[in-house]
Amino acid sequence: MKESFSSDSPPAPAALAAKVRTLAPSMTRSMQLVAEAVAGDPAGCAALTVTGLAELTGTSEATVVRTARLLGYPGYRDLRLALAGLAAHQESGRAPAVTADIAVDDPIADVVAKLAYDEQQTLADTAAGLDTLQLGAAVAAAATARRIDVYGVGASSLVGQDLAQKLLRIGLIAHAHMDPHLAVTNAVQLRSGDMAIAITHSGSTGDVIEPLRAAFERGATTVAITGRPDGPVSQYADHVLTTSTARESELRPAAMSSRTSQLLVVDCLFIGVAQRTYETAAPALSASYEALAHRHTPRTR
Amino acid sequence: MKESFSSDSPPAPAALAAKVRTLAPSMTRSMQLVAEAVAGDPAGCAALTVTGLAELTGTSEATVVRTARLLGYPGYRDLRLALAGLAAHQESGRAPAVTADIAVDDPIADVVAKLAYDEQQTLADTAAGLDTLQLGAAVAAAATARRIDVYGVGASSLVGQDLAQKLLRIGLIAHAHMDPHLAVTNAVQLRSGDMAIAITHSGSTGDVIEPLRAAFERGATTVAITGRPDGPVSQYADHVLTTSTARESELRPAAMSSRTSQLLVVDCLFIGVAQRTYETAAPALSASYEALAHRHTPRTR
DNA sequence: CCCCGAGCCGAAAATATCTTTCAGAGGTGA
DNA sequence: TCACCTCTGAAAGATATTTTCGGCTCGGGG
Repeated sequence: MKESFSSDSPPAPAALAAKVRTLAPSMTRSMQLVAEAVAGDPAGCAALTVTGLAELTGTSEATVVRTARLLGYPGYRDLRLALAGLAAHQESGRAPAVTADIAVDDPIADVVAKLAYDEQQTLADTAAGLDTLQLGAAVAAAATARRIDVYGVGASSLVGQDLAQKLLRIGLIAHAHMDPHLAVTNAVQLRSGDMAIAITHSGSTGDVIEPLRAAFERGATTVAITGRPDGPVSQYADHVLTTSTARESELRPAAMSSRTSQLLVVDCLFIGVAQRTYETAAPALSASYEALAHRHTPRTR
Repeated sequence: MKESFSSDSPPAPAALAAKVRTLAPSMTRSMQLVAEAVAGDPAGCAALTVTGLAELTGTSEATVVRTARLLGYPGYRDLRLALAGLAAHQESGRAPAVTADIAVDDPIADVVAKLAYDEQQTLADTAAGLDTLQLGAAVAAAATARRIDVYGVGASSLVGQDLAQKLLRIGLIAHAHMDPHLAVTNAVQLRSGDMAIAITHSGSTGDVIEPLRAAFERGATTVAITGRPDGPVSQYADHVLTTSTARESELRPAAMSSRTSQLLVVDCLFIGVAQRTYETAAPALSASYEALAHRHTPRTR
């Protein structure tokens, strides 16, 4: 088999440094200068025009073009494009260094990157750890429930409100209780065919367990969304949906990642219910959308 | 001191598809054609000259250049370079391909996987599209503000509450207003040294714009967290933080992914402020943690 | 020591590509 | 209906890239 030695025609995408080494001996002095610059700093060179690169290397435009040709590209333009690709490549290569904790003196850009990464991780963990059988059972119960009560306090209260808000939008009767006393008062009204959902990261929040217990004892279907499936709350839950517990740091309290995790679970629950009640959910969704339309002023552009 | 970093972002590195989605609504018809082509086939477009892309999309060179500008590049040449980089990127990380929409008859396990994937994507897009200069400015203002008012209605209201709750925890005076009338009533009390934050995905929610406007006109520092940085709300915002706009489907309303995006932005803001006020934030955090401890009953087992 | 040829190199012309300008098309509100 | 305003593409103008072409250096004879 023939070895196409010097002038490989296919525009090499990645292994450019190697190509430079291979071809260097067959290059003239000025060409080597150019090739070296290109191999040494692809990103930097990608930002330069022919003229710029010629000046940088102390040569002429013609030489730059000749070098590009020797490297297998039709012209400098194409070499430059390949360079940009290469730069992007090795840019991504050094990305995963963001795993460290967020520090007090991190620049704001790092904070964004780390936070996004952490939350992505939390989502992946949650999805992996979610018991789809339990979820399916919870969905089935919610889709047919006469009414749905949601309990949550503190940060979890917002998640509960989110869930109730969405369920209302697809025509279900759902209510998020924020006041523990009122929650218990309401819970004792529930009976078989009703549903109660408790949200607590710790799994041991008394204010949330009490109403769930009341609902459980009166025969309602109960669900617990918690990061501690072995906690007290599970005693009174027919179905337990587990949220993930991410490492926390001084600057990043547990509430933050648990919220992300809880929201994913709640979203899954919601979509599941929406699927099951599609006939009524779809029109209800668009109806609520249209009812809000007039609240938006026309764009200014 | 005013720097010229007003609202345009640095030449976007990667998340181009996200940027296209964010900016698409503010684009003219022909520009959308170009943007679509670019987002749909970065590699293919990178191989084309201005004229080529103009012909492919059935528009003119001028339109192509205009689109490139809108996307944040100095001209088409630079867009093309970025495109080449993007192409190289997705060349390596060959598609995970869970990208399909959630269907009515998807099994529950698929729903979980798709939802988790979509939200991860949303997080990545948001992080990539967030202007850290604007964020830094917002953080600086928040850290020194006398009081902070947050406006949001509907789904955004929960995000607002989340932000206010967290800021309170580190000792800042923050309040989330849910009632539009009360919000305006309160906003007119603000003055220089105070801060107002409006959260609206559409960027055109009157109930949120009005209080922000009142605050803006009275000299408070104003921030808008929106998916439409070109929307009316930005008129009255000193700093605009852009959230990402994910594709939505019938079963997955925009509110869902916009919430994920908004929460990330809000978290970044919070952490930023916590860094800046570390001396007081750290003790405040642990104090609020301890105050809640007695609310948790001991775990079983 | 001088002359000659071969190939390398860069200045500048020629070409391709990108950017800007400008005037007409098409739509919108009064 | 008319005035106005924005979008759009054709063509002029500006840059960047490629090609041409002649000078240059270097090494080997005469």
